[in-house]
Amino acid sequence: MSKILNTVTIDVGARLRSVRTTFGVSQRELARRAGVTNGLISLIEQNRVSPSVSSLKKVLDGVPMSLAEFFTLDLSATPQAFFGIDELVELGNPDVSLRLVAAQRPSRQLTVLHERYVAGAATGEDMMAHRGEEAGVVIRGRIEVTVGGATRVLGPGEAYYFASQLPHRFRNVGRETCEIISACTPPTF
Amino acid sequence: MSKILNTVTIDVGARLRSVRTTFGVSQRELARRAGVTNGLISLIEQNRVSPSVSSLKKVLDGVPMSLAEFFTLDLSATPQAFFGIDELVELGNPDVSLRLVAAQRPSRQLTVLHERYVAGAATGEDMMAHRGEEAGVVIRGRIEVTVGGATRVLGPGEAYYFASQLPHRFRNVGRETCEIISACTPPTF
DNA sequence: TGCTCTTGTCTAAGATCCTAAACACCGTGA
DNA sequence: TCACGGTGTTTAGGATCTTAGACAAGAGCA
Repeated sequence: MSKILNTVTIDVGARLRSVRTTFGVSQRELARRAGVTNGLISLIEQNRVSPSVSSLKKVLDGVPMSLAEFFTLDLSATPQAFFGIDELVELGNPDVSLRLVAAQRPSRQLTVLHERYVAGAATGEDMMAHRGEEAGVVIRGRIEVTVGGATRVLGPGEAYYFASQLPHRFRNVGRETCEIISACTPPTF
Repeated sequence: MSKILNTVTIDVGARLRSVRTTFGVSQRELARRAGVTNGLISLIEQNRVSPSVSSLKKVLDGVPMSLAEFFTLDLSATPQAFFGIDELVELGNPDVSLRLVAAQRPSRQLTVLHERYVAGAATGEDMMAHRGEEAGVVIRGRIEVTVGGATRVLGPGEAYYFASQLPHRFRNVGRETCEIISACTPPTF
């Protein structure tokens, strides 16, 4: 009776094999460093077992690589690297323009936006809250940023950084259009 | 004979409990969504077992959250959110200024920099290559960007996005200072 | 050819994970 | 007071992971 492979679309085996060969070590050498057996590494790489987190941690310690890095790996080839102004994808509205870098890219780890708020514009009545972290630098104009109860007006060259779980809101309280370059991870768009 | 807990400094249990309570679901509800038993979730949260990757994946699918996000979680409280111009930490040199947002933050997921290249400045003779992804938007001046063999000159409003493993290099080929807001993950500073 | 060293794979047996079911606790309401 | 529905915990046993060791295939060398 043949086993049903537990591939679960993560393919731990392929990732591990990729990492191991990239670092140029054999199954036995990695096993020795990690304090496990070479057979286990063979089975993991074939997806014949789904290793426990503690085993996988031990194995990766031998490389070394963190679990976070391991699961964040992108196994695909690399696509378009440069983007002209009209290749940024517009996601916002006339008042709040959000122009996304590398929107076409399949599995981004990073969202970088060129944001423009016309005078008086804001990110809506409700506070936003989602996973991840975000940061940005004001390059023109002035904007009021509210994060988890705290509010501050930021001008050109000033910056913010916060965990996105905190409720947050942006509002252009100046007279001119405000521009921000922002980044967040993991990508929300 | 009492068991030795396999904590391995990751504390999967605390992470899972934190995630579950943040999303406001009970062990039984999460178990139902994930297709596992509530007992397993209890055992994992107490670090009485080190779950297999496939089990942990199933559990996180019920939240939902990816394994990469899970292992990248920061369990600490949230610190300073706003940064004045002189609170950005200078990391570069007179020719290439790199001003880092939230440098003080212990475990950032994101590096955001305000970069300034004086006319003729570049990021050194050798190409750089490290893990992760990086992206940026030019806000003033013109810069020549080389990524894995390809070269392009970018001006204000134009952008780049690439995997950091690719050898890359920046060079200001214009006459005025060039400014860029850039982001990369995982953080390299 | 024959020996040696390396590689990755396979297979019992032991260790650990995971399930099913029961348990104890707490708050609510009849 | 008792039942009820909710919470998280515990435990025996079946399922799966992990080990120890054997196996086969390839490369280098005498």
